[in-house]
Amino acid sequence: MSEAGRPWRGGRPPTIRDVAQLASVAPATVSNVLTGRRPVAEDRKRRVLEAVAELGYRPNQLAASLRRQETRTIGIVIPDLTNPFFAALVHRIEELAAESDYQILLMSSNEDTEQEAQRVQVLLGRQTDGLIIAPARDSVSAFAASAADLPPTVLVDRGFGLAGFDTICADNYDAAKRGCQHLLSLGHRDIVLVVSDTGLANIADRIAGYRDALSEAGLANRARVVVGGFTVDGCRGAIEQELRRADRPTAIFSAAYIATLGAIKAIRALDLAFPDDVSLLSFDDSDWMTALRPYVSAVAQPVEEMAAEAWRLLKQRLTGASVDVARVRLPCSLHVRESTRPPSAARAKRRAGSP
Amino acid sequence: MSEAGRPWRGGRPPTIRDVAQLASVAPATVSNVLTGRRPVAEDRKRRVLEAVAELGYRPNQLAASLRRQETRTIGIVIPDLTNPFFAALVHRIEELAAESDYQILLMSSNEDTEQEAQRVQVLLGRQTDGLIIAPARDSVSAFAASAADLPPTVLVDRGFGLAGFDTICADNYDAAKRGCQHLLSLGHRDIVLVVSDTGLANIADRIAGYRDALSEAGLANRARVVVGGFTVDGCRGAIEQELRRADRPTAIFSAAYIATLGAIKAIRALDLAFPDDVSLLSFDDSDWMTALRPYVSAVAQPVEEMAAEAWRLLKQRLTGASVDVARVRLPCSLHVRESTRPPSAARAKRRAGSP
DNA sequence: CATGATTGTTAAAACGATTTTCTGCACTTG
DNA sequence: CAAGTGCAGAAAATCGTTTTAACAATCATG
Repeated sequence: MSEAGRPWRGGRPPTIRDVAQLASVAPATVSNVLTGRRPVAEDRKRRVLEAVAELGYRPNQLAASLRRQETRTIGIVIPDLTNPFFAALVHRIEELAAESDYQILLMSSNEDTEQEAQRVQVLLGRQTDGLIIAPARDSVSAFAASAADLPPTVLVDRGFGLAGFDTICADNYDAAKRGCQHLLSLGHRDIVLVVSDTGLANIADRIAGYRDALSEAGLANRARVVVGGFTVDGCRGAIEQELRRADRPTAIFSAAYIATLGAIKAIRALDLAFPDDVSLLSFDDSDWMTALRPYVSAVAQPVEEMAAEAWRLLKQRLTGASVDVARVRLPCSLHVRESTRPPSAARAKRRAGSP
Repeated sequence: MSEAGRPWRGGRPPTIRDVAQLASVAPATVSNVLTGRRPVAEDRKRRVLEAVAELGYRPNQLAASLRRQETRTIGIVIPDLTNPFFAALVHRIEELAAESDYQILLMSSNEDTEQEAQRVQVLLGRQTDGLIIAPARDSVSAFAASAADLPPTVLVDRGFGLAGFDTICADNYDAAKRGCQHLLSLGHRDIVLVVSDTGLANIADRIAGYRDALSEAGLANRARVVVGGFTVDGCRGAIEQELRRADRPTAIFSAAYIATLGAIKAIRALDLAFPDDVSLLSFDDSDWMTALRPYVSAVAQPVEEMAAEAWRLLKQRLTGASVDVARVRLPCSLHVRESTRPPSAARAKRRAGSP
């Protein structure tokens, strides 16, 4: 009943042999018609195409991949899809890959190196032609014995500069530095930087940019970095603690999406307001930044460009070009909005009020 | 150079024959050791495992899949990964699938039926064992001639009740109704519903719930539904237009994530505030709802449960159980926060002010 | 007109696993 | 002791393509 209209014998999908038989040609001819690798006479070509249409034949890519030694599949491993940054990254890569007839196998490492390694192994078994990884940690050993064990692989966001890999990241150092300088130029002297974790190179870069900006302003000793972990509540707690201190910072620079969310919640929980009580600068932009009541100033990572570059580099290697290992650092943009203001007035106002 | 340590001949990965040869057994024996389908004597088993370790052998899943007629891959097609709802859905499904050793091929339809159909065809060619689709439209014909052409497939979020498919959705009707009743109970009489599109069943359900709530309150003629499209700016524009009217609504019920963002931006653009000038109720919850200055009241879809149910149903079919077609409607939860308040005071206040 | 090049076609050999079938051996059992 | 019963191992078939190699037929060329 359920397969009316499809004249399949035995209910199984038609194979190239079925098509060949119906069109009275050899399987190889069907293949040649469909792939166009070798010329086929007009009348036979027509017969084949008719048979294909009649049977509803669809080539089994598994078999084709096995024979061709190419799957046109790339594996993507990211730490967390619920992070909009990674969602946007994957979205764009998928889009670009599809344009070139590549599909993606998506896996999450959940910020865990063991899961990451395991997922990469799975992808290797699946014969993916290439890999795009946003590593959970900055060492290769986490997911492979060495670069030589992997198909063409590009690393995004983290693991910048790892030997043997094309790597791409936002210019975290410069972005953090400029962000911090922006705050300094407004007159802030007590700027706390909130990060999720200190073990990652991209975050380390942000910390470095922040510190250098302070140093260059002669305020090296004022640097204060707070670690909040990978959860909103963790960040919120850490920030609340900072905000409760007597020498409360006049500005918060949240160096990650999660941290920004935590910061906003912390500020609100203590019944404070930005930019009146504290200025707030976010690393990672989103639609919400211009939806919140005072617009949130933010450093925007060039997600689209990172995705585009990742795909470009990977495709280059997939098509065999033996190019040098690439290290691409893409510039971020600073969007000054309303959440960053000079501290003085607010500070004075606050001092007169609650503890 | 690059393959030091790996004694592969010719630089190509070792096959089961290589392992068999090194262990002096037949390929079948290696397979039996690795899959455990048939018993193998202890000493041989040890020899095989040693050979596997020495060569760094990793079975080629392509070949295995071809022979087994099972890929342990499921295809997921969603309209838009940058929508946090879908990102969360995919994230959870991936997690669950991985636990059962299934991988996912992810594709975006970009809310376009043509792309959707094309992607589904690709997935069919790839021999995915199952499909999870959040259809761009509510008709099957959009992505397949009929359900019979597809492997086990479950539809999520949209296309509820389509013949031949397991379908899952949030109880959109009930949720919208309850949301609207909440607003009514606060005293609102001019409630505008903002939707992205009217052509989708899930949205139609929300509209119906909204209308019925109004009807039951004897306010059928006060229903006002605004269509904003799939972009934030589209929704914002549509809402701004509503807010500029003389008989401006006292409450906005944004029936989608995008619409909520648009609503907040629109309210802000006109220099209004919620809940003072208009109450705001959002369909779709997110961390941001409790980060915004007045917390945003929201109807939360049970994303995790939808993902879990989708996977449960699919897996059931994958393991052969021939069960009846399931239609699962999962309850939403209403989170009353600060953005919904009685209208009277605000209304009066506003009337005295600007036009 | 014989020879060589070209063209289109197909049979057969891959691709790398799993599964089926067959074989030889040890062990029961009547 | 002959016949039946497991059992473990290996050879061979299989999955559905693509590619190689062999082959015929057509056409040009000296």
